Amino acid sequence: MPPRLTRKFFDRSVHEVAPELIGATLLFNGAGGVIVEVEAYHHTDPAAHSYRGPTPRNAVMFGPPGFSYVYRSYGIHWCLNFVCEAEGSASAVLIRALEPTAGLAAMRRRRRLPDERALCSGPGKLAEALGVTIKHNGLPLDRPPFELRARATEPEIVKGARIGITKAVELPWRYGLKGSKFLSKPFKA
DNA sequence: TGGGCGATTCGCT
DNA sequence: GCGAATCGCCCAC
Repeated sequence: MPPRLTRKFFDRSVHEVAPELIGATLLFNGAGGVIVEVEAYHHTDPAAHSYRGPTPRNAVMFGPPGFSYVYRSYGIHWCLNFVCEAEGSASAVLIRALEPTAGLAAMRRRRRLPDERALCSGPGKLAEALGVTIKHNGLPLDRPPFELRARATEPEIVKGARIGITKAVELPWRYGLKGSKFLSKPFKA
């Protein structure tokens, strides 16, 4: 079994960490799978929640790397991020999609959906499938309920523009596993 | 296959 | 008050 990712893994540039998360395994209370899609957000980036400085919501982003940042999206969904870089840099990786490999029954129950491809193919779906909510904001990523494993081999990675944002739309900071059927949306060829 | 839209909460202006 | 790092449903093509 590949080694667990330590908090030190996240103590690097978000642009280094984000593509390296593709192919890694994310489990939450034993449910989850292989990370196939992420996006990088840095606080010099107008699309980032940390862009305008610290607030109660984004406080975790300004703390040390290797912790979870969870926020509510569109008043309905929860989205899971991993804080990166040195303390205060306020950067994070949004986890957007998984290929489900563990805890399938629990995830299907939470999602109330039979289709495996729709279980974790988007940030809101993923959080619902794993049972992640605001209660899990600010938790260390190297301890339960999180279990993160490094990828065994280096996968083929595609990159492109991020999804669902209105600022800095051109920055190619979305990363995906090439050819995966579990992406939230295909990457433009 | 893809575009339009409503749902629903809350941080920030 | 506005609008958002989304999703699922409905409709047209």
